[in-house]
Amino acid sequence: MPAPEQDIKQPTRVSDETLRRFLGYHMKRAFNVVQADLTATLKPFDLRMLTYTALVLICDNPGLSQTQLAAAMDIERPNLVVIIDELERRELINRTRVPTDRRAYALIPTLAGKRLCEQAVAAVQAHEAKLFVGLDDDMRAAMIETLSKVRGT
Amino acid sequence: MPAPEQDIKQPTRVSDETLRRFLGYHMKRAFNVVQADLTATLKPFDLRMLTYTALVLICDNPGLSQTQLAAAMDIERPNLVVIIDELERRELINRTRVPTDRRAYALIPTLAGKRLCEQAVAAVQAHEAKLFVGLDDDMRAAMIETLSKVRGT
DNA sequence: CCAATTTAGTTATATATCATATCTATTATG
DNA sequence: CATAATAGATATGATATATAACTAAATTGG
Repeated sequence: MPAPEQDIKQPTRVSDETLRRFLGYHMKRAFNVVQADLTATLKPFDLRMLTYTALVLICDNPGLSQTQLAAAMDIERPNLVVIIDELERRELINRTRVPTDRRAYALIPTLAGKRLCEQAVAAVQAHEAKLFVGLDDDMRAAMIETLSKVRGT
Repeated sequence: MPAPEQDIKQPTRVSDETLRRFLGYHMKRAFNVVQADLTATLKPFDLRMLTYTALVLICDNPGLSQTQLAAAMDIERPNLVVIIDELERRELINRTRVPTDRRAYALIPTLAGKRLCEQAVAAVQAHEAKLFVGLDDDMRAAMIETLSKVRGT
């Protein structure tokens, strides 16, 4: 007679007690919520998080190169190419050859790009105001400081 | 004569001033750092974040079903299948048929699975201790509370 | 009781993300 | 001037994530 399968019963409630001890777990779960809402916020503009981020950085830093942008976004250069391709195809930015270095492109927002960027930033501001409505200014400031510290580590 | 390309010069430093106003941006950047270090931490165990998470949850909740686990991890059931396949192939867990519901599997950790889980959790604890060395207990607790609030929103 | 529906898991598929190697054109260096 | 380094692009592979549709089993409602 085989040994009994020692009480196979599904737990009523799944416990994440071990994972909860980790700050990274809480960061991941919270960021998932933020990103889901951000994705929905950017959808009307036909932007994703990466294309939005690239567009904002190009508008804030007109003339920067793809290498500079990839470094700022902390992604690999090959992965930036398709993002820039998309923004250029939609005529939100231009690749302009740099006279002093004909290998590099200066990324310049078009008027349409600047307008879309402004609208998207405003929408993201509203998204954050809604999402973080429970956070007072102190919590928010403390959070940013703590996250910056982690990022800097 | 074409209009001059109005001072195309690459910025010396790329500014992220607009993005910095957003909490989500700081969350993403900080989590990138955490995840990169976590990935390196789990590498010696041949675990990724998802396989690690699944293994820990199975050890904490032996007997749970794939549907329960997918819900707990907030991923789609089809995407869980390959994760469970991998853990089972490595004999870290077993799929055991539930007598009372022969559609479902009860996920049970093996002895090797429990051991690997313990070691991995200890390594992740060390990883967090190192990564968050600049955070005192108050900051850490405040952070978890804030993140939980965001997640709950 | 049995037909219809629902559920658990799987398969197939498509898209997005992210890393590495390699290629070209161009620039910088010894 | 030959060599090395850099900017961008291409190709490729691994991972992550979402949806539709399938099989087998359980539940339901007439």
